Amino acid sequence: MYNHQEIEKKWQTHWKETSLYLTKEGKDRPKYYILDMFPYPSGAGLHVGHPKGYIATDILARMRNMQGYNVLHPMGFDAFGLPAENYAIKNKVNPKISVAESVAHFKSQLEILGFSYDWEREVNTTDPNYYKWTQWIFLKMWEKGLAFESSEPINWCPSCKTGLANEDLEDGKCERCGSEIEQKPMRQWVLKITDYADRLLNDLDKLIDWDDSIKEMQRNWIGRSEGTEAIFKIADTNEIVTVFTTRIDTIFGCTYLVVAPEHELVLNLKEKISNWAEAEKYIESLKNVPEMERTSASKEKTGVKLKGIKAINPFNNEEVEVFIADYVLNSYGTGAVMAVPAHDERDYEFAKKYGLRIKSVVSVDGKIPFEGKAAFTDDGTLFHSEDYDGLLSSDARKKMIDWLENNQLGTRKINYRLKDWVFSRQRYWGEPIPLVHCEHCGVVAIPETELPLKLPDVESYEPTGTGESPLAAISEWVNTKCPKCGGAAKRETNTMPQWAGSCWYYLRYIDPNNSKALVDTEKEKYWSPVDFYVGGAEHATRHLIYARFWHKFLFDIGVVSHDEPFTKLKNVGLIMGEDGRKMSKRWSNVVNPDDVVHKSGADAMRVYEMFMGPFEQACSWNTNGVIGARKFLEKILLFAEVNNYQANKKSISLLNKTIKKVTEDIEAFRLNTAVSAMMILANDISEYKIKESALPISKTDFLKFIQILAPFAPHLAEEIWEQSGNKESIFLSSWPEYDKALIKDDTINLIVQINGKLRATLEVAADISAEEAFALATQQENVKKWLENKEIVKRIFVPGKLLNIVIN
RNA sequence: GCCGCGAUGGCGGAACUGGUAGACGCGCUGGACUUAAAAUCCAGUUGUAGCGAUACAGUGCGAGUUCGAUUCUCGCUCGCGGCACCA
Repeated sequence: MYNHQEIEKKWQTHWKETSLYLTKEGKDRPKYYILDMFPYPSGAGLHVGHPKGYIATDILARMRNMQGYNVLHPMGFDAFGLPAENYAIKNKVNPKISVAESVAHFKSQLEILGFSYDWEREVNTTDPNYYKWTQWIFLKMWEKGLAFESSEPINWCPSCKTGLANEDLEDGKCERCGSEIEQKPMRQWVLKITDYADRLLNDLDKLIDWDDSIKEMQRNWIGRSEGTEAIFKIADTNEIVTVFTTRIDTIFGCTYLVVAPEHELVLNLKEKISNWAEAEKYIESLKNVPEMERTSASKEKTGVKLKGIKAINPFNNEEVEVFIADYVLNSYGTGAVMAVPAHDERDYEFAKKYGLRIKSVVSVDGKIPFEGKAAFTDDGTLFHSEDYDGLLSSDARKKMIDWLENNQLGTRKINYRLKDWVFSRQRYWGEPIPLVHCEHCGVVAIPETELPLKLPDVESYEPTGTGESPLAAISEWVNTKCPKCGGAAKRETNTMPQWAGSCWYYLRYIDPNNSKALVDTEKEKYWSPVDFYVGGAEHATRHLIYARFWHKFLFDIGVVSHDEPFTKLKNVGLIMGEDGRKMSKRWSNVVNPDDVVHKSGADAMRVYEMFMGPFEQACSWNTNGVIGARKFLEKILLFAEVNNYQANKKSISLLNKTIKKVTEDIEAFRLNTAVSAMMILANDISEYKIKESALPISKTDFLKFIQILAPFAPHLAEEIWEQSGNKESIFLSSWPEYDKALIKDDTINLIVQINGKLRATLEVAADISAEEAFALATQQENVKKWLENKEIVKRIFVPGKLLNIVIN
């Protein structure tokens, strides 16, 4: 009988004792770096969805190993950040302790699933020896001017009591706790990711082995927009205002200007604005409106005319009115737009509401679509545009930009939706930012030799909510000496966000104990880049953008040898609850892998999770499905007890086809069809076994089957391998090759169609000719019947496949 | 609104570069074994008609291309995901 508990325990112990999974670095083998997104250990532990990706990568890693690669397949823990810290606060334990417990729990859960990780390379982002280098990278960025202090208003979560980056929001709410986000001006550290926007976008084209969905999400997130900046003078002043537009061709239709209420121009013109009181009141009223609400497209636009202010259109010198309005954002483009109500929906809506002039300048076939009803926003032919009349929009744009540039009144401009990365958190549980503030020298870096700057122990690690991190309360830590002048200085008390540590962890696995450099150059050159990276889609616009950004920076300063970190990327689809909803305590539909492993075994769970459906697709858990996988394994174990072999050609052929298919499917991550192919083979063997009490393939061939099963069900395969007299682990054996001669069929089922409808199938020699096939087919009763009194118009013969007879 | 992805039995899903639709698994029905149940094994399982051979219909809907369409083209519907007053 299949005693999975005994078998799995036996082999897990054995593998550990023999250090089977230590990374090999033999010179004669090619390398393959296969990586999972490491988890942040929460107190709740794993549910069955988490290991899905790990199982798949484990299968690929095991096959690559058997194929003779040096495989790097590590695992670690991303333990800084809000999830760990909030859990610690809630349960009133020091995060240091709770994180250690969570890590141990996660590890034990992973261990019983039989993964082939090299645990000697384990990485933990909260280890000072690790975050030393996270801090080092930050200092390098600071040196290059990519990290800077800013006091712009940022997203503030009132519940987590910290500032957040744009990437940390979901529908305008805190991604961690769901609280409504406020805008709060505060001093913070920001990383200039926008400097890399164009490279982050353009290089996506190089990543041909990434899922398109992820690339698309990143493109949307970066949000490139090509347009023009044009300068409007403010009449009777020395002020100018620059607007950004993608439709410079419509500038003759500009009937007013809108600037964001926070725009500096507004304060500069304060004296000239005759209704300043009204404007000021409006600006004040917007301050209390959350960003989310203010930028909601469904909300009616509001605004106030700046009386006494006129802007001059650079093309026709026409004077137009200037508004402040909530629908223009100070943080995008120039914070000012030229309003063309005839050709922009937002401007149209605003103009209608406030009774402003609407002037059309683009037509199609001499007509203005939707005139008087809506804005016409497509390209067309220009009119009422002086020298540009009759030009197509696209041509007009080119000519107008040329004119602006020649007259120094504007320029071509690309804007990105991506914002700089707000990099500081007012929380305890993160990497300290290794800078000090000196009264004389300003901001000064801690010397490299003093890294890591360790996170001090603290009595109260709860967030203060004052805009200061809990670190600010430890005066003996805060008060220090300036490394430059030796005078009194204060340490930076903000910490890094949770995404910092995961930006470069894949490099640490390559060289996990290096204390002299981030990574050894030779080792980096050997293992980089990551060949295959697997994780959840929720990281598309967070971790995966940040890591690409840091990697490109490390490339620029010569630390790494490639400008992209991950060659191939696949998304793992979620496993939903049995009820079709997302697994959550709230719905009490969470399935614990420990229970499944205990009841049916790790191997059955591994096989089932791969079999459920396409890897990238979300899928509902089905308890009976695990039982199906288990039955398949039981069947195979029964084969191992048979000592009688009567090799037959059909089964040998099927075995070879299965080896081919499983190999190719693992490579392409079609793991569901790989399992199904093995089930088909097992069914074939089983049928024969029941009839003849023998296996239809030789013992050697049967063991080949066990070898291709091994990555999926490592414990059972290892057990059968040993029982068959092998002394060395199955994972030290070579991956079986299929025999090309044996997968060719002598006979085929020829499909006979009449007018494309199936009328007969004939078992014939695979190399049958068109003539022979036709002769044979027309002898069939069911074919004759259909051909009676009909004229044959055409015969279509696909060798080895089908014959289609076309009749009238 | 824009962009991307998807829709196949009772369910999860399979189908190579256009060539037998429904592999494999779950479930269900009937049978064997059993005092009985569970487990196991055998047979069946897209729908309609027929004892049957077989025929017709059938891959979200409507057209089209083709000897032949789940697959390609055009137009929709619905679902999922991303972005969104981004000028």
